[in-house]
Amino acid sequence: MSADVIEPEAADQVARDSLSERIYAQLRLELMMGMYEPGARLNIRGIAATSDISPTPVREAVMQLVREGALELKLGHQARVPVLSVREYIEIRETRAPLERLASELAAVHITKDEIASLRDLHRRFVEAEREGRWKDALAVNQAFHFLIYRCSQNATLVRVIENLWLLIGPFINHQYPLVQRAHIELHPHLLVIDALERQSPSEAGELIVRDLREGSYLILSHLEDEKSKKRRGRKSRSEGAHSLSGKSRTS
Amino acid sequence: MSADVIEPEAADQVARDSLSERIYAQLRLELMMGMYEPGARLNIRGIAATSDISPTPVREAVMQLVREGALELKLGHQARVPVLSVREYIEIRETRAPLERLASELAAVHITKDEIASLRDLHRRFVEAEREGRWKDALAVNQAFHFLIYRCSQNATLVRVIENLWLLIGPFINHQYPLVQRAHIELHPHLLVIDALERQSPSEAGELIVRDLREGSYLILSHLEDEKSKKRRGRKSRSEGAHSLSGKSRTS
DNA sequence: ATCTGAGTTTTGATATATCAAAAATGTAGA
DNA sequence: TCTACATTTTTGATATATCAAAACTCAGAT
Repeated sequence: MSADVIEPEAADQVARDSLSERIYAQLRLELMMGMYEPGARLNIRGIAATSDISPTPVREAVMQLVREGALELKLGHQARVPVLSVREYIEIRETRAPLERLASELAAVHITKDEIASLRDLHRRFVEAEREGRWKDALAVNQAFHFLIYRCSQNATLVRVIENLWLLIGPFINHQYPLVQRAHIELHPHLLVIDALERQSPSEAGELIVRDLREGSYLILSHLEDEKSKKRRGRKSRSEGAHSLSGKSRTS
Repeated sequence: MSADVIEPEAADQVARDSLSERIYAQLRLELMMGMYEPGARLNIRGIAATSDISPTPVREAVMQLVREGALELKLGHQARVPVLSVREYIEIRETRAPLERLASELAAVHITKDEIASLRDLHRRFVEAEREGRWKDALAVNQAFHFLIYRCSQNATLVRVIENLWLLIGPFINHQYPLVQRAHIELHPHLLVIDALERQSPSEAGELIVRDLREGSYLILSHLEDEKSKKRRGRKSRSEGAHSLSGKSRTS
């Protein structure tokens, strides 16, 4: 993982130094980064043990993620990463769309030269990562690209809401993305967005960002269709995957 | 409180019968209904005692609300109802706007005759409650009116996101609303919205709902301005208000 | 080989205990 | 009377204990 990518601010508001906050932030990041596959189950005691803390704050963090929809409770008990249906994925995308549009419109008004430069840099790194097949990095940098635009909107509520929607599709996207066949376009939607932002054209920026959203979505969905028909023939493995926490425990 | 108003579904996903869930739902409802004033502080042990349970699930519920922004932590500790600044209020409104628009557009496509009838009924009750000065009821029924439209969008994610934004302004609105001077309009925006929905005209419905949102917002904000200038003269009481939980404990 | 169910283990939910930080209180001095 | 500081009390954060529900195991039946 070579990215010094901008961190999602997201985890705000809550006591900065509490254990539950730490675990929450950690889990959130891991979900966004695709360290848990859809369907993966989370074990409160297990995470607590890995992090050398008691189950109480872990449970608190997990239940916050459940509340946000980033996790779900199987039979009202064990938490697991949701397996999004196509319908749910589209619902989230359609909810995101007008928010993305608004964010870009506002960003077009407030964005600075430095931020434009950052966007160009992030996009360059995105293309590079994708070309070299570093999918995780590509996704992370792509996320950083979009999150920077959100922040330029200077509407904290808007940023929060959109970031929470990203969280919902994080595991799903990370799971699908490496498999998607990308037509290597010469004129990437991102570049058009950056230009519109630079021209401070809200309507264009908004329109283009929505187009980017939909295009990415189509790639995912069409691939999903392929896979479904493949499965119709010989059904084989179930997507499971237990995944313990990343090994950065032994805190003390 | 005479309302048999539709309950916000919101509190989904989480274990239906857990204590923390119950407390969460209760607090959420109380916040929406204006039972806590902006600035009010929540005492975890106090709520636990009132509800005859231990502090653990209460803390969990409270921290979930903090995570959602419905509460905030004072100095990284005690939870309290946020006192929204005008800026924050507008941020939330502007984030809601495109979501409300989308919800109404989708509702215009999916809405049934029965739902139209329910909307008319809710609006009738809204006007009635307002005419009679039952502010809390008016707000509750107004909320039910809007929430029904959201549900007609048939996009669960969208419903959740908008309802969460309502939660953020709940205490603020309930605090301000009774004080606002309403010009009793003959042709209420709601009626225009209902007509547009009935004609299944997405663009009109979307436009009109946003207009309703903004009009309501202007009333609040202009009143806030008045109050501010009033305070500039003689500053007197601080908005505080401790408010214990509603007395429906003694569960067992 | 697969299914079923009793018994065991694991796990989540809640209560309680403990500790440190914050708030409240009270007292002495200005 | 008001302020500053020390003491007491309250409160939140976390760990631990406990219990019931769920998951798992494995022998026995089909």
